Amino acid sequence: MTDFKEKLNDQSYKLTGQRQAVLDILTLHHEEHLSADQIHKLLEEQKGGVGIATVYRTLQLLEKLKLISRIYLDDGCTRYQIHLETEKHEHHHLICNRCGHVEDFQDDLLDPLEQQVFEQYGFRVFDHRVKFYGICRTCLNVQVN
Amino acid sequence: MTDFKEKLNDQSYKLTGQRQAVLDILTLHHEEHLSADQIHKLLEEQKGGVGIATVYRTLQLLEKLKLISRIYLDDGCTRYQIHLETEKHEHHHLICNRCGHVEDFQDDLLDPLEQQVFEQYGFRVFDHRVKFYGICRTCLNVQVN
DNA sequence: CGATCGAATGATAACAATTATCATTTAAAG
DNA sequence: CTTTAAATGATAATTGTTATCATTCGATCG
Ligand SMILES: [Mn+2]
Ligand SMILES: [Mn+2]
Ligand SMILES: [Zn+2]
Ligand SMILES: [Zn+2]
Repeated sequence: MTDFKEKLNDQSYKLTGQRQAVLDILTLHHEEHLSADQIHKLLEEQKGGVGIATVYRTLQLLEKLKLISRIYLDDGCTRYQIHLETEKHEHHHLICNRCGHVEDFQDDLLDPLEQQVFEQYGFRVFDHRVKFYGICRTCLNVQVN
Repeated sequence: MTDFKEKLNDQSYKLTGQRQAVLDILTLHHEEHLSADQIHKLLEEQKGGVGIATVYRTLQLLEKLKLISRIYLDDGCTRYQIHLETEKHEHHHLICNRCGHVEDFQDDLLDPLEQQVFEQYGFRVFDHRVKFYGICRTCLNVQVN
């Protein structure tokens, strides 16, 4: 029994072809940050496809199961990303203002700050989200040439 | 001549009552993070009010002038905040998962990290946005009692 | 001042993203 | 297999935002 099916069973959700298909697409394209519409279009290329309402419903479910999370990259649309098995914590993003490329960023860098926030603000931090804006490695190299 | 009028003049925008009213509301409510709709409703209580289209247009303009910025607090709606004169840099947010309260957070804490990101990822950081999730001081005290 | 003129506004239509509805289909359990 | 509640898909409804366009208004200049 697959890991996904187990997680669904735990909460008495059913494993459907559509749910698996959405998860598969997100896994396959884990480097991109797909919007609901992009996911829907990618699924249409497969046999049958999945209704747009089901895409949205499945994304809500996957988010509730903490298998994915949504991110806002300031381009005005909601995007989704899968949580890979390999990452212990939520990852963050390096956003290039030149080419628009978004690179994932495994942190742990901020963990020491959480203590500092507690001391300074009395706020107990459990989680954080960071976006860094700047110029990516590729664009920096182009500038040099 | 007001500071706002100057900034508008610089780019040959006109100072209108509506633009001033939107800016005033954002200044008055600078601790909250108002949505376009909330701003519109607050303005309706004043004489005349401001059309919703103008509210959106003004928010776009104020953002372009870097007098405000939009934030996403994961409640599915776009919110706006004014940049106070007193803050040198963009501020960040402490979001309480218990009571939903959002506290502003003046950082500089992350500045040392930007160098580290460059060394580790070759990405030159110019700006960053952080959200810390956790339990606020008030909710922590309640828990203790 | 008052005339002039392009910019700004408001009402509302259009659009895009998301959610709700409901008849039909299907996964899972017995 | 049957049964049954859950899930799906087509599509209507809703919501947030932008576009359109006739009307109004702020700033400039005599
Ligand atoms: Mn990512
Ligand atoms: Mn703020
Ligand atoms: Zn780049
Ligand atoms: Zn709280």
